[in-house]
Amino acid sequence: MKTKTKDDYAAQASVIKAMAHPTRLLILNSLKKREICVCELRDLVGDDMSTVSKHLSLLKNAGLVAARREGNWLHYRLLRPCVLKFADCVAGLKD
Amino acid sequence: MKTKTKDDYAAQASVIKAMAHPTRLLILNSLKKREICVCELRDLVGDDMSTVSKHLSLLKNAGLVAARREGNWLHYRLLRPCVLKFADCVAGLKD
DNA sequence: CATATGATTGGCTATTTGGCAAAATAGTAA
DNA sequence: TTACTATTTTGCCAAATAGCCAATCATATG
Repeated sequence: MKTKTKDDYAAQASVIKAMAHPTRLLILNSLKKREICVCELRDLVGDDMSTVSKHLSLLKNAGLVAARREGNWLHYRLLRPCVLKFADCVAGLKD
Repeated sequence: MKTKTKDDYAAQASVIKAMAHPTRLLILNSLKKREICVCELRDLVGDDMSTVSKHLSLLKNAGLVAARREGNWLHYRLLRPCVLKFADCVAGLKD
């Protein structure tokens, strides 16, 4: 295993940063089982749709989710389920 | 498994946010094998000691590290090695 | 006591972020 | 085309963040 460079850590941090928000964790968890359209995510989250859309594009840029269009609807799906394990590991810290 | 609440996600996000910085990832990784004093971490990181100290107190508040004093030196150690697995999972995303 | 060393805290500035609302875009349907 | 729906983008602003420097704290030693 080679030593990690500053760039490695920066890349890692940018992905982690994408997850570092309650709403985005909720979104990622909701996408665990099935793909969901933005309007349904808006209802789940309870924020303005534009806000949810911003969170989604942030997650998309991080490579964590992708979208599939079906008529007017964009269905988002989780690309990297492994990040939820990470999130669960963090959730277990309270012990 | 019960449904996660907003508070659950907020707590989780605050820990993840603590990790979401290149310098802090470097620090956490450096502490994987052994405890390290602040002055050595400063050399590893290359930033001002006050900056490193702030990163450390942030990690401490998140419950990820703890310090042990030995004379003038404060030795930090990793409390939650599991978070590094998470970080490695994220690092593997580039495939 | 004074001084030196390691570490933290406070102050400051520049940058980033999250949220809403309005405007713009993409697709559907008449 | 027009109208309608779903989504994204832009603009704006308040709040949080990162970094350095200076000041302060904590401990050790003369």
